[in-house]
Amino acid sequence: MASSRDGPLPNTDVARLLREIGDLLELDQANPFRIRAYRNAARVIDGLTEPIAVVDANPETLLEELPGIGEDLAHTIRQLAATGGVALLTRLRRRISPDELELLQIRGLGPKRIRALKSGLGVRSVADLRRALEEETVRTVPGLGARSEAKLRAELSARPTGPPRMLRATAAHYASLLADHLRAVDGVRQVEVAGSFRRGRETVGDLDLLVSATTPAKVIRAFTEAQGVRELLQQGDTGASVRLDAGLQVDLRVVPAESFGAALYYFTGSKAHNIAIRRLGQERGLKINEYGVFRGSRRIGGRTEREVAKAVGLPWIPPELREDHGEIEAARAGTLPGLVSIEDLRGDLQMHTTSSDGRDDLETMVRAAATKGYAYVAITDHSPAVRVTRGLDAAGFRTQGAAIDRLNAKRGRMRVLKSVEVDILADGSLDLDDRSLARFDIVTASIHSAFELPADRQTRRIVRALKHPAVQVLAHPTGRLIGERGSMNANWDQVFRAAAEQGVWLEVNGQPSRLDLDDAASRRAVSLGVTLTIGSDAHSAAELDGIRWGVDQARRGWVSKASVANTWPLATLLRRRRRS
DNA sequence: GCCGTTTTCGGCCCGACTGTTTTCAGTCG
Repeated sequence: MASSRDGPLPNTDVARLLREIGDLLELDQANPFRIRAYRNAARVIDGLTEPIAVVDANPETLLEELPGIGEDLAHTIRQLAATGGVALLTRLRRRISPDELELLQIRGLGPKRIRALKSGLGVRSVADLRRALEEETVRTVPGLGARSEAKLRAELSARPTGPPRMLRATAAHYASLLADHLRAVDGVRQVEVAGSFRRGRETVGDLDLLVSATTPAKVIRAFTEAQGVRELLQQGDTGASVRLDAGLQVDLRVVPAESFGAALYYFTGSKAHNIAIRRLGQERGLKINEYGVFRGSRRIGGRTEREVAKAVGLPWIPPELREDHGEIEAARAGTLPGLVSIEDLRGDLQMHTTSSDGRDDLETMVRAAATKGYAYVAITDHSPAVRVTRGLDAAGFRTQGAAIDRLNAKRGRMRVLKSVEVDILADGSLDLDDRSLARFDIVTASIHSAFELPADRQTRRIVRALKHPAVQVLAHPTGRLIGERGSMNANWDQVFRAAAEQGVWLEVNGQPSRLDLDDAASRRAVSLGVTLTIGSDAHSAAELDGIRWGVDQARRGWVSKASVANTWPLATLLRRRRRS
């Protein structure tokens, strides 16, 4: 991983190496708190909105000043950022192979059992484990038996390539089916989907359902017997876990109403946020668990999340912020952002019609958008260069423009903006001539090719496009597709600064597999003075609602209403364009 | 490894479930 490179390692890579050290230390059965310290540091680094070197250059924000980072970790982080390696990591990698790390990903295997398998059977990789399972020798290892062997076998056959994370929008479908199913059960009072789903993470590893009910047994039975349940993983008096046919694991927990808020807080996470909250409780002589807030044995709160927060002297913190990325400090200081919400949106600035790769025609899209109560929408069909989308040429856009004029003449309430998603070519020039571009109300530009350019060329390409006077929005700026393609290599700080300087707005694309900019990039961009837009990028009328996935991602990025151009009234939007 | 209205050592969030154990360890969230 650490190879010859120029410039410091990006924060995400430093965080990854810190996590690797944590995992290796765990396999090495190091002090659990030492392990936690490395993982905590990884999270803190992930939460930084500026490159490590920038933070560290400011005497006020030296690494040592960050929560949970002391002298040792600060040195380690500096060295990792500068060189991509550190002696501890090298030493650990020599002792423990990457294959062994993979074993840690298997559910049911922790450091103790991995060590037992290694010393007892010589298991040093997933492949070794498969062999041992076939030979039925796992049961001979002390502490493991035939049941454990069977569970491991099921675990490996169910997920041959490791635990998949499912797109949040896909998981939402199963979540709402199950939640509705449970709401219909006798004695059920409240049902919430908690976990990373509630925090708005772009992908989820499992679903956490929380129910308050008078008769847990009934709820648990209804859950384990629900349609689409493939396998019962575990079951107790207060909950159960199942795997769905779709492969998704779902955990159910049933609590009494007086514990619902505490349980919701607890099962929403993140784990790091909860630990921080519990520590605050501890400082006040309180014990906080999923059943409530306790002083001694006396319950002093827990019916609502607000009661939990109040017990530790904090206002309620939106779930999207609960990552221990500074939200607790902000809550304490009274500086939590007022997050943008779906109700704030007055328009949608990115959607397609049958004129390019959309599945519904202009009239259908406009009619559907009008039912959302929008004051304006922009129709952004593709330009010709994106071949697969059958983009429009200059003449095609003129025809479409005339059709939009006719629609605007008919409909008084919602303004349809003439727009385009014009392709940015490999050299940073645009796929339509300047005269054509000048005719649009608003021009969105984006990249659909040459994702693999070296960082410096990619940066120059994007910045050149941003400097084109016609360009108002840069759509899905990094080009990532979740689980398929990473962000383009570019100097994103430089891109964000150029966008801020030029007055170009950066999109948070609502497509469930894009969500681009993502949460961290949105936060960073806004901190550098960038204005965002949130767009559905709908390719059908039904997909217009997908804008909410973009809103949730922006909320995770601490984005407030004022930073999102399509929360503004139409007049403001038009006035704040670059060339108005 | 971090940290201090338990300050430089001795703590570090808290509980559920499973399996193998004869009283609890390991794992997970």
